[in-house]
Amino acid sequence: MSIGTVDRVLHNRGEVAESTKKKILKIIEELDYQPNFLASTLASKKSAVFATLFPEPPSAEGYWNKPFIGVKKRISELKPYGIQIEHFTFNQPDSKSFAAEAKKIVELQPDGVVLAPFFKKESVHFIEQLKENNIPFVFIDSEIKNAGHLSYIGQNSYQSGFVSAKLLDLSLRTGNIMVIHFAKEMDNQNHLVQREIGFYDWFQVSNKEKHEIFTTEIADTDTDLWMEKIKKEITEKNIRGIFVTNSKVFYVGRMVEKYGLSDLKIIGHDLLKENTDFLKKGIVQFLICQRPEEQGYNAINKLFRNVVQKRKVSEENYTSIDIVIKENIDYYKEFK
Amino acid sequence: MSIGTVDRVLHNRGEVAESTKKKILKIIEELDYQPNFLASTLASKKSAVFATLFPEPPSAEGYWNKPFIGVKKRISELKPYGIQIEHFTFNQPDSKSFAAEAKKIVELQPDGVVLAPFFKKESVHFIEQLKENNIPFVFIDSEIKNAGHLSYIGQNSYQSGFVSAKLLDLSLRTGNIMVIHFAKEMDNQNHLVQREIGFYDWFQVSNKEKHEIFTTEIADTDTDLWMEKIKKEITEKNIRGIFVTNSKVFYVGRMVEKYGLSDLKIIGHDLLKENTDFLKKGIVQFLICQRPEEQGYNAINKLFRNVVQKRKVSEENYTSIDIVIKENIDYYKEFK
DNA sequence: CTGAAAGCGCTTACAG
DNA sequence: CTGAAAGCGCTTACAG
Repeated sequence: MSIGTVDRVLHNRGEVAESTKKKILKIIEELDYQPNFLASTLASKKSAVFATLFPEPPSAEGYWNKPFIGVKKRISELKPYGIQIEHFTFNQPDSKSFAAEAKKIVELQPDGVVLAPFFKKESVHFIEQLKENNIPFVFIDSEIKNAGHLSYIGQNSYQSGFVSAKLLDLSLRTGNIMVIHFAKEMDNQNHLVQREIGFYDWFQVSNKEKHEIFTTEIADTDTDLWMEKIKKEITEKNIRGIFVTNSKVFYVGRMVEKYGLSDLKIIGHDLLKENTDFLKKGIVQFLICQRPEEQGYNAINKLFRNVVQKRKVSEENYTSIDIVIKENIDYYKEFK
Repeated sequence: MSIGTVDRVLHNRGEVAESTKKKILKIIEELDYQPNFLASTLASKKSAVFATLFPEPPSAEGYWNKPFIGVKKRISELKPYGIQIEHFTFNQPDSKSFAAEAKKIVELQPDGVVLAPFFKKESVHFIEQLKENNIPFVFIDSEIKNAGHLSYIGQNSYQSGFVSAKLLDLSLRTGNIMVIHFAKEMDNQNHLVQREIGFYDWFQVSNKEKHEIFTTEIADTDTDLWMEKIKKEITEKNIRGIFVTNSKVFYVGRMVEKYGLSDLKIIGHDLLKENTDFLKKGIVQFLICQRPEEQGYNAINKLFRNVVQKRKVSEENYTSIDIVIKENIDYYKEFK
């Protein structure tokens, strides 16, 4: 039995007689042999290529820069392994651009993919092709169930709505509540809906009937027209609490400043610069945060461990639902 | 110029003529040479030994198991580097046992140390010796300022008290507040004091004078005698909120159950099993958490990056001040 | 189907 | 002070 033969059974490369294979397997077992992956990666000069498919952030302050910061961090740590990253982005409201970028990725034939499955139909089509090509993929941010993904990394959106409800109730003596979706194409943004359902359910379960809850969708924020409407509703409906289901709570902050509104308790998501500014000013009371940098970092790590190190990885990876207030914000900002 | 000579200047091992050294350095510069640490660690079969010095947890559920879980996690990930870990523990109230274990560590001459500097005087003496022997060390949990440590990993205790105050105030319409230290030898447990100061300061700064605050120290919990006393005070002083400065809030939970007290808002620290049970029952409202497993993990990682990989590491590493409630607890429990 | 050899990018004695 | 050689634990052609 030479070292070459052993290597062949170790990696199932065939060309080994069944009898010797058995013999070798037995010895491996007895010795509890653990391959040294330093030596392994050094010798096999093959380097993996990973592709990411995220929404294009509208600016350098946009949410979707954050997961990519984590991606780059892990890639740079993995430098000696020579892993390449190819980053693809699509226009957030445009499912065609998603499909177009997905196609490019299939053509590239990478060794692994991280994607935010924003558009259900297009995502399903994409991952069918990935599966045909035996390319493992990780979902980030939101999830398609039973899709054959290697892993999902993101928040449990329903539970996050639950948390928001609890916090708003805690802060509110009286008055009603408005839930605001700043979004187009709500059908596809399933996690916003999940947050809303969780929010309503908490009040249901807790049997707190002192607040009435209204939901509004705002698709167009190009002008300030929506502000007029919302402001009117706030007065008419005696709104004292506002829950914004995504990272756009800064719009509400701007409205509050514009009209000099007071006595509102406001809760939103994600530590965008403008959001944290409003938190520090005391205009926004709570931000729910999901550590997006960590999500990007972990997604790459999953691929690395699976593709390069051939290890098993866990499928569900819910990130924590962090409650951020003025008093603890400073310990959430930096990603190291 | 042979590869051996190049290696000598790369690692400052001397025995190189000044002129050739300069020449080599110049070429390294031009090529932007980056050593391949896979090859490096593979070839140099030296393995580091790290030592940890933590308090002995009273049981398998004790707080100090958690940092050690993180330590073991990182060590196991670093297995190919062959890093050894030697774990030392001292009895929490006994400074002599701390000193004795510290002495053992100095005799061991490890390549790096992680310690919880519980006893100021003994810790200072210990780190003097570490410095003499050129052994880098990382503080965990609490910190001695300007001690020449490689890094500190833990919470900003003052700020954490601030957060607790804010949350308790949010939950409390009326009534007074009791701060409880379950601790012996308070002088040495500086972070408990810091939390208390932060707690008081928040009420000061926020100018909320609706609650009066009382502080109590409970050194002896071997019997339930303290419960009588506290229960009496709660009634006499109209206490509606309780802040426990460390992980022992389960004692208060037990008291609440024993006497069937109600209408108390209680906040404590750390996700011990018994604490999270009380949180889920609704007896404790908030737990402030500091990700102790992550602290252990990161402490070893700092040593690894500095000692093995010879990289610079950042000195201050405040962990986040996590606000844990019934609704988000499930996403804080597992450490992966 | 099997084995011997070269090489991955470094480190470590050792001869000169 | 300098260079040539062996070796770390693996992978990868290639000869048989």
